Amino acid sequence: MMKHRRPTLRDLAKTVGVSASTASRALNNNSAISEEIRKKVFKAAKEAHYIPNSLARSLALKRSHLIGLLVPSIANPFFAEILRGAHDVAQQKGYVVALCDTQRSREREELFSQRLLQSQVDGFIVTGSVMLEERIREWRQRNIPLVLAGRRSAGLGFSGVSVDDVSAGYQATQYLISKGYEKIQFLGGGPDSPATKDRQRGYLDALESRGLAPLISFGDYSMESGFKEAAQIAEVADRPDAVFAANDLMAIGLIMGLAGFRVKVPSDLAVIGCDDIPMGMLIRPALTSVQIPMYEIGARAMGLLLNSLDNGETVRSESILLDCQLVIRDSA
Amino acid sequence: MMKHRRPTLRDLAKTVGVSASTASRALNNNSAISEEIRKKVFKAAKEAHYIPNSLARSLALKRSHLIGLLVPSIANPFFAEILRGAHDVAQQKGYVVALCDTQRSREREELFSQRLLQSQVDGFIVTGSVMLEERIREWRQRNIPLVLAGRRSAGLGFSGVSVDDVSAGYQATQYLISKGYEKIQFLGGGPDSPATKDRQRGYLDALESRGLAPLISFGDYSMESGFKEAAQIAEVADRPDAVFAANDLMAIGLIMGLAGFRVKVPSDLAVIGCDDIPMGMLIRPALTSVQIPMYEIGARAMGLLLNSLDNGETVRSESILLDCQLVIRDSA
DNA sequence: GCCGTTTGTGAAACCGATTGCGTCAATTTT
DNA sequence: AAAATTGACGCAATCGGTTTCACAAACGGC
Repeated sequence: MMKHRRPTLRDLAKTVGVSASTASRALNNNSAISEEIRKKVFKAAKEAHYIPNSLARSLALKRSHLIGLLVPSIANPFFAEILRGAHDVAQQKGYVVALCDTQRSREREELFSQRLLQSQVDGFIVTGSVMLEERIREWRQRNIPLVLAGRRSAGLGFSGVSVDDVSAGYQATQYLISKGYEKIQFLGGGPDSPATKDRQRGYLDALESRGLAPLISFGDYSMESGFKEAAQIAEVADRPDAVFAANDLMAIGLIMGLAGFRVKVPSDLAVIGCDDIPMGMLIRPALTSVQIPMYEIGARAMGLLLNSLDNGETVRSESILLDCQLVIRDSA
Repeated sequence: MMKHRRPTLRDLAKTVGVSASTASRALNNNSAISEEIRKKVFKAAKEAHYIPNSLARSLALKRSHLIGLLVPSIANPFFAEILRGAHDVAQQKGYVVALCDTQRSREREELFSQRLLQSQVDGFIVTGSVMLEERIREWRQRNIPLVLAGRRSAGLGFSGVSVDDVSAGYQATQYLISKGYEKIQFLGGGPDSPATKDRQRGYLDALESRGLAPLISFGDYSMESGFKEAAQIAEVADRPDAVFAANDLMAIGLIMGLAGFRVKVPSDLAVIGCDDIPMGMLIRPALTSVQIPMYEIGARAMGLLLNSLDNGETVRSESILLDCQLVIRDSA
């Protein structure tokens, strides 16, 4: 029994009776070709289920139409939304996205980006990166098209789209202050995370403007870590009266944990999150949060990347700063 | 200013002073090469930041180490988990996954699979497929490595891993019956969806064994559609006393919608979902559901695919049927 | 009726890797 | 000491496309 081989361009050309170069031109509509031959080639292509080999094509064109996307966690709805935005734009422009979940590990981030580079991705989008600045600069030097999503890119020489995390932190904290809370705790998601740093900055700024004392602890962005934090908070004698969590997942975990300690939200303790993931609307009390336009981050980032790819040399790096907005519900 | 070009194998070979073939063999450790040269080649590779071009490699080897993954909706946590499982296994074996969100559209499923095929993916995983059997058989003929996840693959000639959806439906309905409910409605997620069909089958089987009358309606697997269904149910005079929704998202939407009509869950109306997504634990009342091992589905599917790829010709199709389990919480 | 375009096509080089085969020297066999 | 084996390496073909270049025929303008 014959091994099944997919038809190649040459096979096509032969059945039509022309040269491979002619067949290629016919399929790509880009050069002067007699209508008659074009028709014949297309017909033959349909009949033979011809599928052009993108690998070969990419090799010749030096363009793979593959975009690498690094996310810290697929399961996190926050990044899922970014992914969706990026994916939609990519597909629309004929690109395929290769996905890697780095699980917030610097090692994996290195390994996977290496692997994607081998796959000759045309460019990268890195979200919630934990990459070292040093490494980023090296990439800059090696001229690797990259856009940073959700991380301030200014000064790094790369394009990026991010939200104004400082403003997010400020808005959240300011709101709590305006509601009369005074012992406001910040629950970060890892001291090294750029997003946490900025939100913390905004938090501190807001506190400072009223001369309030900061109170800071850290989780790891997961629901579990919020859940655990509940124990810390509930058992402390001098309990804070409000918590601003650096993301919704932790805020939700916290609320759930608090329920176990009979601490009422928001009357005993107000909780405000950040991101505004859909889940926030479901939990009771419904989560007050700062809405981050996740889908748009992904879409814009991909747009930026694809544009810079098309414009070839003129890779002026461009930073987009998206605005965010407080969504008031019941938890604070 | 010189255009930056990434170093090729030939460049490497030249700097070391050997032929390209020798350099290739040195890097791949597969042939007899003097230790001295091997060292030199490796050193040169490091220094030049040499990154092998997988495109060229794949072209020669006829193996792209790319796996295509089709999901109906990235934003759906159900598929995000499958994706995660598949991704983890793939990465571990050195594969990269290319992702496509079909948004449950048959057209997109066709378009994207076509595109992935062009990218010369070594194989596919299709989750929650809406593909026509006819199309699937055609693929079978064309000898395209494919594994179906979350869809019964028996008889289609493809490997697949799925959960026993009939059993899921049966368990859920049986539980409701055992709690004394008698007017039990099934809320499906699109009459064409294979998963819905099976769960409905189980639902019917359970009802039949008690001689109860079926009551069936359809949404589209989204929270919104569950929300809308709430209106239908609340306004009907002869309201059912329990609903089994084909997935959690709809069940959650339903519960939220019901709240607006002052219908109490579970006392006025019991609700049971299917999938057991994390969100289900958060909503009040906490959602009773049938737990589907999503991560494992993804992981096993990828395992199956990669295995069949390695074993080359012996592509005996294999079907894995995973078990599922009722998780009782408060909504039913 | 001659020259300069334009149009349509094929041959061959190329993209960047891998690999079968052949060469040559060093080593082992008899 | 001649023959056979082995180890290390280079040449060239190959994977499946795209593209440059050359060439022929057709065409219009004078």
